[in-house]
Amino acid sequence: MTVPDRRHARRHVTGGISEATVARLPLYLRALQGLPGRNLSTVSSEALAQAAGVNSAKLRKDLSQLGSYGTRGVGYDVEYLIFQISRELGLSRRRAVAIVGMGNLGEALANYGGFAGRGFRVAALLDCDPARVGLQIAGLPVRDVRELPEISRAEQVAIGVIATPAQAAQTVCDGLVQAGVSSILNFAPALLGVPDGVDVRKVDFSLELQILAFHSHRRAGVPTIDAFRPGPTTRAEAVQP
Amino acid sequence: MTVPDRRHARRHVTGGISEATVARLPLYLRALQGLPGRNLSTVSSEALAQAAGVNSAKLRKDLSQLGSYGTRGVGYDVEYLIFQISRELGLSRRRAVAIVGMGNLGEALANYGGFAGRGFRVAALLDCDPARVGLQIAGLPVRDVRELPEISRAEQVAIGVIATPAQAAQTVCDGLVQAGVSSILNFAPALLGVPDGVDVRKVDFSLELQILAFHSHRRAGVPTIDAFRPGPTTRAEAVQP
DNA sequence: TTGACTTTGTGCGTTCGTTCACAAGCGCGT
DNA sequence: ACGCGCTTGTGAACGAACGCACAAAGTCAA
Repeated sequence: MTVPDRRHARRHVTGGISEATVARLPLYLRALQGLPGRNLSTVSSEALAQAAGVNSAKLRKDLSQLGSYGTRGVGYDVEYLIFQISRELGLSRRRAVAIVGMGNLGEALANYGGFAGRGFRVAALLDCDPARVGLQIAGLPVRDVRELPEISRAEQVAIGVIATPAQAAQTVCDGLVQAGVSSILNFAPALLGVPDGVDVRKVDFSLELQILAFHSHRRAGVPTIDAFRPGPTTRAEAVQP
Repeated sequence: MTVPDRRHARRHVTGGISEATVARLPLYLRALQGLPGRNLSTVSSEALAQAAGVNSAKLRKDLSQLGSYGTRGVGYDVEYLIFQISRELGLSRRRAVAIVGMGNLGEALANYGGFAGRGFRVAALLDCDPARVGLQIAGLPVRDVRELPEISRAEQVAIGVIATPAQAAQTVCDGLVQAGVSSILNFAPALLGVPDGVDVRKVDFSLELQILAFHSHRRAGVPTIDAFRPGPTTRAEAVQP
């Protein structure tokens, strides 16, 4: 029998706000900030929903989980709603991000301008390769990953980004957790095991590509070829859990 | 009233396989390929589920949607299962990928080795900036985005990757669709409108970071400050949809 | 051949999320 | 002051997805 998945037990409802809603709040925030008529002070749920690409009833239900911040007959006050969502997401305080793994991806992330504008600050770049340690990337020095504990303490690192190859991911993850980081964004194609209280989110390009491939394949028509079937197998050679 | 979201109407069930299942198949595939004892020929659902980080009943249900490829009392033949999942995902044929936008991210994606190993081939790199057009990145020349139609036809581009700034995303997307690309992976923080039959998936770092920030914020304790509330607003100044 | 053991495939109850539809509430014009 | 029109907030119905638990089906040993 399977042990209940403790790692995701927290994920369903967090502080009265459902996880599905939390995942959409940043979307609404972005839609609000990019609203065409920013000189206008209110938006209807309908207009905002369209800008965010969701159903308006869903939007209203999501926002109602934060409180009654709308006015019937008028809509939502744009500035106030931005403030409330930002507050709910904890974006009022700027969070320090450490990026581990300075390969192509790590470098791109370090240079990516989107962090600063959205409540995050790239505080440290780390790598284990001596050839890369000491380089300057995006105005920051690349430091040895073994310095993580000190850096984490000094910079108050809140979020760790793993941009290493898959083999190194778990080790780096353990190091981050050890250093007190409890939010991890994982770009490596690996399953991370973490203790309770640590939050991991995964971003995986090739996974998304494969899902796209499936749909593309389906649209093109399924060949439904059925090649070989394996012969009988003894139980002895099976993989043990 | 909201128009039903046509763009995602197809997303629930595709060819008898639920979308949730499709999203996990690449995960299983990766778990199978990275299985510790690859010399052994079969896995139990329990062992594979653990390797993929999911419930074993869910795994079995997912696999049963592809057909009865397991043997009771023994498990699943590893090679055969890899073959079947790959076939279902349409990975038997290698798909050409075009990357548009050769900034930091586009360059990182071009250099990323994960594509080749997983059934994808980076066929073309595109940009609209004359300063970048002509450069060699990852052994490929950067070409002008206006050449997209010819390139798409010549290389049989199946998947377009958008790695441009948000403002350019919709234009690039339209160009891709125009050129016959019907699978798009969007890295830009923008909502893309596409006609029916075109599949868009989104990858968004800062969105994930903000979700992490929420949980981190929640763990730290919610301040629950309530600052200003907006004064009454006339209806005339509201944003029109 | 039989019986014990293992593992798949799935029926079923539950939980979660989405959408519809409408009552309640608010501003505006008269 | 009052009714009209607009928009929010939510009750309720529906549908999807998850996970348990178990029967069906296979292996292995004797």
